[in-house]
Amino acid sequence: MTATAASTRQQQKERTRSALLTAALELSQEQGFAQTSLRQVAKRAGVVPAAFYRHFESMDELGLALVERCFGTLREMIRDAQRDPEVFDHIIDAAAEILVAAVKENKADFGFVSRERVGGSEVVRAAIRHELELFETELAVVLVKLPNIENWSTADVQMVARLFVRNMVAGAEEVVEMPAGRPDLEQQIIEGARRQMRLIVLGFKDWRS
Amino acid sequence: MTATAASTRQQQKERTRSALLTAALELSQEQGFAQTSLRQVAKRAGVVPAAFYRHFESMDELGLALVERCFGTLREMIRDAQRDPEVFDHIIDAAAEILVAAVKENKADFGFVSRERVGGSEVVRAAIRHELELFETELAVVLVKLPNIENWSTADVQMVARLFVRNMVAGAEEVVEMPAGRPDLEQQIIEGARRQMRLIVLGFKDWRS
DNA sequence: GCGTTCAGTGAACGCACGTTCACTAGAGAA
DNA sequence: TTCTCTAGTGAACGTGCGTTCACTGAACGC
Repeated sequence: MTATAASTRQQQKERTRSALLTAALELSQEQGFAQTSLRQVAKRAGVVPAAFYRHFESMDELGLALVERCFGTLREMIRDAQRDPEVFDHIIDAAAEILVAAVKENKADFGFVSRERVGGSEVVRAAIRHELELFETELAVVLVKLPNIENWSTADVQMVARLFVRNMVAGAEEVVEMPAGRPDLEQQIIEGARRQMRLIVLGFKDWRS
Repeated sequence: MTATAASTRQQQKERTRSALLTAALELSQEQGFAQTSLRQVAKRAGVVPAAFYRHFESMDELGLALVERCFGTLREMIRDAQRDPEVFDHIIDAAAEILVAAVKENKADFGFVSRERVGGSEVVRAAIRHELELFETELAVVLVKLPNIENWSTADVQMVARLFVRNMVAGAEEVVEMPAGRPDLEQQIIEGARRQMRLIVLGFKDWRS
């Protein structure tokens, strides 16, 4: 064991597992998950390649764990946001700002999701798609409580949820790609996202299925 | 030379170059461009690895050539569509149907663009982004002629163009991912795209910057 | 205290990769 | 016809990869 001292066996194992996940996330950010090798991950986590197998059967399995960890963070943030009464009152403005802030604070997670959603390995892609579908459904449940929408058909609400998720993913991509130290660009993205959502919401009151 | 007979030197060289591009496009479809090796491309094109260097300096250079070829096809289709008067009259319905039809006929091209837009190598990604920005601007020029929009600010028109392109990219992704032999799914995607665009357009008349 | 468990080690393997080089043979110019 | 030019060849190289294996030593249960 090369470990930082003081630990039970379980703690130490968990620490190494976490180090592997973090290393993989970092490397994915730099060069994409599919281009990231088991040996690179092990090296950055500070263990020998063979030790990798004590935690994951393959890079695919690590990828799935990474998807879970990222969406866990994401879900948590959304739950927090929903509790805030401010958010419900000014749902659009809040959504735009929260989105940008959240993405900025978790660039690695969001970047991983948005990149691997289309580009990555088969199994990782499938997992991300599944999570995003879950998220669409959750959002539909929230949306259906909004005025102007409450008596739409299920299909229409799902469609609108998809439209929103789609644009959130796109917005997240923009923030992830945003070069550091450009607060003007950030404001521009927030403003763009807000306008787009407002435009979509404007259509609500005139919608006929 | 292993070539199919009858040819000048130039013709034969062009044929091999094209075979390399096509091989790379196919392999990208199967496993992603970044995971596609120079040796795989050469093998599928029916030449020895070293021959690759007679046509491209590196896989990056081939990637750029591929981006150009794909967007060439795309631009051509859009120019054709614009000439059709039917399209301007029922712009929404037409756009949805054309999009799905076009993507279906050029799955490889669209798939390459949508996949490598976020996932791929730095230089390929940058090239695709640039092409998409050009496309946004072109679309803005078309949009500004529409009723309800003609006196919007430039920034607002750009925003709406971006919203449309974003959703077209997303729609294209859906079609690319669509499993073969499911015409019901195809109709569903067309219908979804149409509804989304109608919803967005509905907002136009009430928009205030 | 003492034998067991198991996270992490280090060497080894076979394989696919990008790149190089001297070469060959057929098309094109003279 | 003869000489030149060049697209394509085939062998070789060093490198990094995933995976395997027998191993070590500290935490753990008794």
